[in-house]
Amino acid sequence: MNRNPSLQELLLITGALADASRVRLLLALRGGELCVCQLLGLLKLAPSTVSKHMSILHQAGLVAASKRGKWVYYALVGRGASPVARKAVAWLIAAAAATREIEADARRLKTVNRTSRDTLCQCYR
Amino acid sequence: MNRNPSLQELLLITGALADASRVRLLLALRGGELCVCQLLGLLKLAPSTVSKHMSILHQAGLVAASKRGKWVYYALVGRGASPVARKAVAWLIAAAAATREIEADARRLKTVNRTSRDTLCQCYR
DNA sequence: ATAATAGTTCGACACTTGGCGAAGTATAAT
DNA sequence: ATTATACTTCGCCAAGTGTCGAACTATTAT
Repeated sequence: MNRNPSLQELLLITGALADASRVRLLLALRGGELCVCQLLGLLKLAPSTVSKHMSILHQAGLVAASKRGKWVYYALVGRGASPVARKAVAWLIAAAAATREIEADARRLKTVNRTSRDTLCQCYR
Repeated sequence: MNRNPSLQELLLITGALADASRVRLLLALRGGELCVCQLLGLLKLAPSTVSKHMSILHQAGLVAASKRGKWVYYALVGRGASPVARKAVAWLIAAAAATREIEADARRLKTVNRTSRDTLCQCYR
């Protein structure tokens, strides 16, 4: 199991990382899983756009998705996932964490996490 | 010096890695520097296309360029380059080296390296 | 000097991609 | 049952990207 990825699959990873919004979304998951409406609070994008981004990250094997009740939670992939994908995530986090944009996102995420999901997501759209 | 890259600069790296031709070109430099006409023998692309690809890899800080005489040599960046860039290269090589396409390229590169540059590049176009 | 070789730059073109809104699905609340 | 919330999928459009050929520069050979 867990055979080496093909070049195609690698390009799924690098392609997923080659967009500012997706990098910000990935980094936002550092502190643990988040649902889409929480991510929506961070990026000022349409729900459909964020959903598409998360789908691309998921297809690349970089994030895990789990639907629980009304919400879909995304998280960074953990043990059991492709080592290549996990190393890509590790590289990106190490490289991007100290950038101004990501630090600003982290500050904004603190506010998001302080707010309960119910009150947060009512202003969904 | 060598301050942390901005998100923009990081995207230069991930963007550079998000293309099959550029991944193949980068991996081709594992065994040492190569000139453009040698790379041309590997990929079946127009000279202008390969040149542009190498320019993108160079601007991302992933390869070094040095013009000597008639030829421009490209090589993987070494000590002194951005650690973030070097780690990206290391990740890519570890991840891609075992793929079928890159292994096939490596075989073809052996032939290229056996041929002297003079006889090789005369069939330039 | 002229011609040839090695690369790069530029403009054009097809294709892809990020973004949105509208419509659809699924779960929860009333 | 109906309504509302949380997403996803689809179709569209503007912007970006990979590719090429033609024209240009720089170095080497004749």
